[in-house]
Amino acid sequence: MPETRFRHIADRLVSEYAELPPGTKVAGEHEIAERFGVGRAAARAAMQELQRRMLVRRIKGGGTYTAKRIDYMISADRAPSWSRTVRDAGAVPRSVVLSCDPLDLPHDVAVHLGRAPDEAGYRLRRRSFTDDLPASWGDEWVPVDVLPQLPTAIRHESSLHEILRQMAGASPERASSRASIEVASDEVAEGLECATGDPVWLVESVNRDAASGRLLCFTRRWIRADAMRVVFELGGSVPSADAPG
Amino acid sequence: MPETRFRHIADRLVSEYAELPPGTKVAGEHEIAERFGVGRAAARAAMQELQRRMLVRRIKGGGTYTAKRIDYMISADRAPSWSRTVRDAGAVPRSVVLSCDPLDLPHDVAVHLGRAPDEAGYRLRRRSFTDDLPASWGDEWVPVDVLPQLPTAIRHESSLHEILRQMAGASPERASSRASIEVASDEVAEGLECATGDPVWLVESVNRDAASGRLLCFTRRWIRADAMRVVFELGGSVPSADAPG
DNA sequence: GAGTGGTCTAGACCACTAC
DNA sequence: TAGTGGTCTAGACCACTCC
Repeated sequence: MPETRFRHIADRLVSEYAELPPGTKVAGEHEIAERFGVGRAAARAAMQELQRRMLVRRIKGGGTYTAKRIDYMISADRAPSWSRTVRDAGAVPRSVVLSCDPLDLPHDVAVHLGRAPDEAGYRLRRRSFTDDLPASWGDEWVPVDVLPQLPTAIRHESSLHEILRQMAGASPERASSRASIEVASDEVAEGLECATGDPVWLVESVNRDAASGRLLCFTRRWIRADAMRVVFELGGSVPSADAPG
Repeated sequence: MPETRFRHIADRLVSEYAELPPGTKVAGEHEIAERFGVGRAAARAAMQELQRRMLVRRIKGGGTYTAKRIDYMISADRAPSWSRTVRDAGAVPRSVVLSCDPLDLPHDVAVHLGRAPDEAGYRLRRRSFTDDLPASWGDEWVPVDVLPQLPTAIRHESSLHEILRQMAGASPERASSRASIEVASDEVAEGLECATGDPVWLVESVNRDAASGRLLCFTRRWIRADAMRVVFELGGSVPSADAPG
C-alpha cells in the first residue's frame, strides 16, 4: 500500500468526517491544501478520493458536504414504492412531478406491460429526493385504462403507489425487476443533478395488482449510486449476520 | 454541457476506441497531451474520464487498453456457476484456486446455511478471470459433510458447480442471492488487482440442491464493476426491447 | 464580492512494466 | 533502458453559489 500524500490526507479526513452528521459542510480544497502544506493537486486528489468512496458530496461553487448512503431494498416481498422504501431506511422521501403527459406506449414499454404498441398511456416523469438531496429520476408508464385520472390525481398525492391503491383499488407488487449499474449520460446526469459519467443505478420494474395479477405500470428509474446503496434480494430476504434465524 | 478541453478529447477518443477490439493498447497520457496540444493534466483528465466510463483499463507502468464489460446475469432460473454465466455472455472463464482450507463456519455463514456455528466446513478462495482479465475474487463456503473430498477434487476440476453435480449428485440452484455496489477495501482491491476505492459488486448467494432443497454452499464474491455489468433479475426474466414476446 | 470546485499549464520525480 | 501511469508543485483563470 503506497504511502502517498493524498492518501494520507484522505484517511485523516475519513476519520474526522466519520463523526460528523450527514450534510455538514467541511473544508474546501484550498483550505485543505493550506492546512496540510501541500499543493492544490494533492488536496484535490484527496477530496476526490472521498467522493469516490461516496463519503462526501461536492457542489461546484457550493462546497463539500458529508454524505450518507441510504439502503434501497428491492425484493419480491417489499412494496414497490419509493416513499415506503426510503422511509424504511430511515430517511425522508420527497418526489417532484416534472411532467405527466399522455403518450402512446413505446414499443419496449408495451412489451413489458403485455400491451399492443401505441396503446394510450401516461408518462409520469419525476425527480425524487432523500432528505432533500436529489437521488432518483425517471419515468413511470401507466396505461390510460388503468388509471384515467392520473394527471389530476398526481397533483394532490405524489405517491403513485398510494394513488393506485386508493383510486384504482389495486395492491401493487413487483412482478419483475431488473437492476444494473450504468454510467450517467448527459440526460440522466441532468435529471439527477450529477456529473456525466457518474455511476448510477438503472432499475426497471413491472408492477402488478397482487389480487388480480393485472399489470399496472412499468418503471424505468435512475438512482445516484452515491445517494442509495441498492440491495437486490432474490428468493426471499437473506438473513443478515446480526439478525440470525 | 460545458465544452471543456478534456471532455472534447475524451469524446474524440470514445469514438476512436469504439472501433477497436477489446484489449487493444492505445496511446498514453504523454502522447495524447502532445497530439492535442494540451498539458498533461488535461490529457490525464480525459483518460480518467474514459476509465470512469469503464471503456479502458489502465495499468501502472503497463499502458492503457480498451476494455469490454461482460454481462453477469443473476436470476432464479439461471445456473449459479461462474463458468456458465461468463460463457453465456460470450467470454472465456477461468478460475484459480488461491486456497482451500478446512475451517469452522463463521457465525454469519452458518446462519445462511442453516447450520450451527463452528460446524466444520471448507473455505474455497478463488480468483476468477474473464478473457484472462481478473474480474472476481471471493470465498465459497461448503460444509464438510456436503462434499468431504472437495480439497482433492478442486485440484482437477475448477468448477465447483461441476464438482457438486458429479461428486455430490446435486443440481445446484440459487436459493437466495443479494447484490450491491460497494467500494473496494485494501484487501478486496488486492484480490481483484484494482485500486482501493474502486467500485465493486458484492454478491452473496446461498445455493441449494434443486431436487432435495438441501443447502449446499454459501458464496461471497466481489466482482470488478469495470469488468462485469451485473444484471439482477427478480420474478423471471424481464423481456428486453429487441426480444419482444 | 468572496469563496468554491472545475479546469488547465509547464514543469518535475517516482515506481512500475515491458523489452 | 525506455516508456507508462501515479503523484505533486506553484501557479492561473473560470463559472458558479452564497450572502
